[in-house]
Amino acid sequence: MKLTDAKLQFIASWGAFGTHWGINRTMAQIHALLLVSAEPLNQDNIMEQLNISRGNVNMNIRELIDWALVERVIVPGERKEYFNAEKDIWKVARLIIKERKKRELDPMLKLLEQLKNVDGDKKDKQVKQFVDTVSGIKRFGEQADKMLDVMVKADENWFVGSLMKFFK
Amino acid sequence: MKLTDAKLQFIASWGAFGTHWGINRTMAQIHALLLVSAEPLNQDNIMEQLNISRGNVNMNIRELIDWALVERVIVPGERKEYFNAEKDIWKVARLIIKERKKRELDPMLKLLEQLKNVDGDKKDKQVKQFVDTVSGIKRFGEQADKMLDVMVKADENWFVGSLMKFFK
DNA sequence: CCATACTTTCAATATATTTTGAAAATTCAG
DNA sequence: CTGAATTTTCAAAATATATTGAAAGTATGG
Repeated sequence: MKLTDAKLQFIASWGAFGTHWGINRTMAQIHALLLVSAEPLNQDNIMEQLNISRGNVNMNIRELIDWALVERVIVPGERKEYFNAEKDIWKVARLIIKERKKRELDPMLKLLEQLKNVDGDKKDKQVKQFVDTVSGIKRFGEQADKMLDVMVKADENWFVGSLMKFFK
Repeated sequence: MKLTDAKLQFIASWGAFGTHWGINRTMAQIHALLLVSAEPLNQDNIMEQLNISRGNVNMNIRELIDWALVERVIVPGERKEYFNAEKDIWKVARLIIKERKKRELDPMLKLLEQLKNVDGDKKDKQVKQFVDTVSGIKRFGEQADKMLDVMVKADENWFVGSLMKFFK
């Protein structure tokens, strides 16, 4: 397969993949494009390669920068801004875990903690089921939280070396 | 907080949570409702508690059954079908991992394997970057795949006992 | 059987999300 | 400063996704 086609297919798949993970298709596509580009790109490059509008590029690039997946690059002698994606996939994974943990898991755990204290007799079947479910999810979430924390702090060598040996 | 309000809040949050994970809001809400219900519910129960149409309940319940998160229950002497959610949250997590792995990770790995074989000189900067990125993602995906496989097969005791000790 | 209770389907509709593009704001070389 | 290049914003339009509800399909007690 030719490089150009391979790139296009990678971008399309990464975009579709992203939509299953709460990430907007275009944001994932821009990310994919930058991941496979050897050089930083500017807004116009991205616009033409993905056939999307300037505003769209701008908004989604900002989002990628928020997530720290992409950085602005100054090219000497150039007026335009260029963008470069973090290429170390382990770092990418850690950045995503960190961000989603903060945005989703942490608030959920906070809420579950409150919901555990629902009024009513714990002997009541309905109350019991509610408390049991909520507590169960909370315990699970806390384990996941711990595990993800370790991952976020770990580096690839530690991770592959120790954890993956553990996982045979 | 009163049980009724607590339930509503749990359902709303679980629904919002689901949307970040590629699951449709209503499907997640129905799941949440069934998770905190001590008894199986029928379509009419769900319709009135969530204020949604019969067709909507029907479609999303089917989806939940596809994922094996919910099962049909026959209540003796009743004509209607009842639905019951798997309450063991570890089992729930394993079912979700299994399904998403099959639907998303496995196809992605297959594609990456193909894309690695792009034409062109590996000395070319563009080609090299593409192959490096794709290979890196593939290696990462394979590690994740192995790890998730172990999780899917594991039971809670093994998981908490061994893995979580590992994660301090 | 068949009348009725119940479930499923799906085209039409409503809602939510994404994208556009032109105007406003900003930056910077001269 | 000035004005051209560049970036940012955001209301309107386009697109995608979810929901409804009535009609068609199915199952069951009598």
